Amino acid sequence: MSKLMSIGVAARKSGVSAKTIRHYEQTGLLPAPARTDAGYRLYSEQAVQQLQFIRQSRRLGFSAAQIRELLVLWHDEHRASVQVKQLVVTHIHDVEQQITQLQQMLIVLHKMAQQCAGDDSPHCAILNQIANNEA
Amino acid sequence: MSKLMSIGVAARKSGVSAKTIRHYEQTGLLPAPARTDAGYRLYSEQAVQQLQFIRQSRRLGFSAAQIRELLVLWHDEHRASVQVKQLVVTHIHDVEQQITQLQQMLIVLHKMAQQCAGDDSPHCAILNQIANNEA
DNA sequence: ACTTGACCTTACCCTCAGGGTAAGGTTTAG
DNA sequence: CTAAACCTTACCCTGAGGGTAAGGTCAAGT
Repeated sequence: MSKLMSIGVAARKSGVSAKTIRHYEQTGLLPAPARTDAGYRLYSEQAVQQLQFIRQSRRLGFSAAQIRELLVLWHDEHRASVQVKQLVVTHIHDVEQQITQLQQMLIVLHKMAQQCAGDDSPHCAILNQIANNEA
Repeated sequence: MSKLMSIGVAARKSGVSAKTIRHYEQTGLLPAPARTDAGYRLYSEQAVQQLQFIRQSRRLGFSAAQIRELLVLWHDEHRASVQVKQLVVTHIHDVEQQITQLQQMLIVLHKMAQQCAGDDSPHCAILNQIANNEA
């Protein structure tokens, strides 16, 4: 006796916009739901939970491809938790690399800002350093 | 007597791919160059320097829109260095925020990974936490 | 003179994770 | 009966380019 709901209600319950729900359906993150005679999508509570799962995964920075893998494992009774963990560890590594890159940018940006007077004179150490490819 | 060069040579000298040079021309980061009778683009040394400027700016994480502003200031004899510095300071702030977001992701990801046995059992703390929207 | 290979041109579609809008059908409340 | 709120598909947009196709040009070697 699962209650079915329209895409708008599923959107409110899951925190995922209706537009994005349709997008997930098209890209295979969410199975195509039942429809009313008029063609309206009808979602189950289960579908809403999957949407919440996807949303939380997105918040954690997983890509759609990674989420597809996570969903397969989530639905697989015979998964090994090491498979899940490996996915997460890989993602952690990716995020750490992104952070490192941004931090390296920051170092240079801070140095440049420090050397710029920041007054109304046209002389600017920042522009000179960018132009001369320094740092 | 400025020597002019083809897009391939300009690409090698600037470190920016020919494809990307054309893209920069289309999006207004680089002025349209002279052409040979056959329609081949001809770049000056100055254009190569502007490409290097753009490349270095991209490395520092500036967006195309920000680079457009930097280029205007670079070419403006009457700029005030505070204008440049303000751009950089704003960008520094953006990058710091990105780092903070990634670090917050990392905290959760590390916690989750820690609580997952990572063996061949199907029980997985990671999947449970994502599904229950914890953290 | 001819051919081969390297180079150049424009034009089109692809990425990623959706957002915006249009044009039109459905349903519910007054 | 109508107006609001909801739903549908289809199309274009984002940023910063990459990939590929189909075709024109140029220089070197034969």
